Amino acid sequence: MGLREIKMGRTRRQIADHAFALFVTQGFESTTIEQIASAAEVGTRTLYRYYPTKESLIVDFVESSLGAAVDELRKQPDDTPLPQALYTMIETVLRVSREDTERVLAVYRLAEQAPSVKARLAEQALRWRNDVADEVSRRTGGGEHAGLVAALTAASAMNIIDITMRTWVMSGGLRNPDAVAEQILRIMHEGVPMPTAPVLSQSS
Amino acid sequence: MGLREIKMGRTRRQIADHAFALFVTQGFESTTIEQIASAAEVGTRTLYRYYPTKESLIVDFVESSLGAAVDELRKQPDDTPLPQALYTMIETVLRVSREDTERVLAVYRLAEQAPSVKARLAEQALRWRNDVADEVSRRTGGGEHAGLVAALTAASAMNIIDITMRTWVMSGGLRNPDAVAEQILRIMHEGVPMPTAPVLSQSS
DNA sequence: AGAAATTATGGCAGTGGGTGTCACGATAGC
DNA sequence: GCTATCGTGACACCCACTGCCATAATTTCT
Repeated sequence: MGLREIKMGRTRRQIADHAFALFVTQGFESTTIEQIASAAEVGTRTLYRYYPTKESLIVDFVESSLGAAVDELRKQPDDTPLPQALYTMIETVLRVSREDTERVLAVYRLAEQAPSVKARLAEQALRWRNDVADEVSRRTGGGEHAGLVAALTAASAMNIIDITMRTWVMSGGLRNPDAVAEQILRIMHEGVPMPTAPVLSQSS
Repeated sequence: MGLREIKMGRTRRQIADHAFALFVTQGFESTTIEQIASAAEVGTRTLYRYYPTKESLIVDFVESSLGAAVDELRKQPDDTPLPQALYTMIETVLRVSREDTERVLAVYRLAEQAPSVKARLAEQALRWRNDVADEVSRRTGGGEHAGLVAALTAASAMNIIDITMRTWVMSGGLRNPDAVAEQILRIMHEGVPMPTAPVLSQSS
């Protein structure tokens, strides 16, 4: 199609790649935007047009590669049982992590050394959770307390992903993420200790 | 009980109060550190010694007032049933919100208009969740997959708090947080749709 | 109580992330 | 090819944040 789009796409990837390389070798905070810009052979002003903040150089990668998981959820036929649809989403995340191990691990390591990155990633996770909640809500329709149920369901799914990834990353990418996720599912189905209100423990 | 400590405490509160007032009236991003400093009658350099980042002016408030909830959890006798101990923690959060409604609502509103604040708050929530997981782990001791169970338990508790607060805030502080929390607990105990691996649905 | 050691303060200069503006040059549409 | 459009990058600028240092307040020691 447009030559313009192609070039812009190239530039965008150039910037992200050089940024990642510099971040990994020098650390996030001690790498300046100017360094990245000159490494990618663009002006700093141009760089900011592609990535509005320094953190977005990292966060956007997660956004694009893991955001695909939500799309996957949305793409499931409406009559797919919710649990299965959610599991498909989880599988998508795990697949991406398997295919792009280096980067995913790098992201976690960078987050560990740069508070602002960690913060942005955390916020992104919340946004993502809300998207999932909306989709769950759309699928289940509006029953009583539909909003709360959807929110809880989405939160559970996100917990699985989050804990799986964390466990996987802490093992340095050695443990099999699928096995971890399955383990977690098993635990959840067996029942996890949950907070109980005194008033509830009586009535039930 | 040095005079020094007293004065510093006063200064600290002065700064936070003026910062909050300015944030609420002018918005977070359009309020400069200099404005806050001169309003609190301190040098900007001094302000930075009390609050290392602009966001911390807000986040520290949440940290101190809601961090008390984790302390509350830690303070529970070791033989307290875990679900009950966790519920006590939740109650503490709700109590603080009830006592300091204005500020809590202001924090949420500020987070809505300032991405960096939202991000820092999200990260803080994650740190907090890890603290809870550690405490849960300490209480339950190390069984099989103890880490995963603790992580899931802590995450569940955090979900309850998070969703309760969100629902409460979205109602403008009108709905009774305790009632919301109870509703959520009821839903959780009745069972929430959870992701299921195909392999699991067969074996169990 | 007074001198000496300690420590909070705030000013100044400087780094770096991020934005508005604008002239230039490349692409797209005719 | 000619013109409208749009990406580019340079410049000036704002502001969050830091290192450094002289000063002033507090604490401690005698």
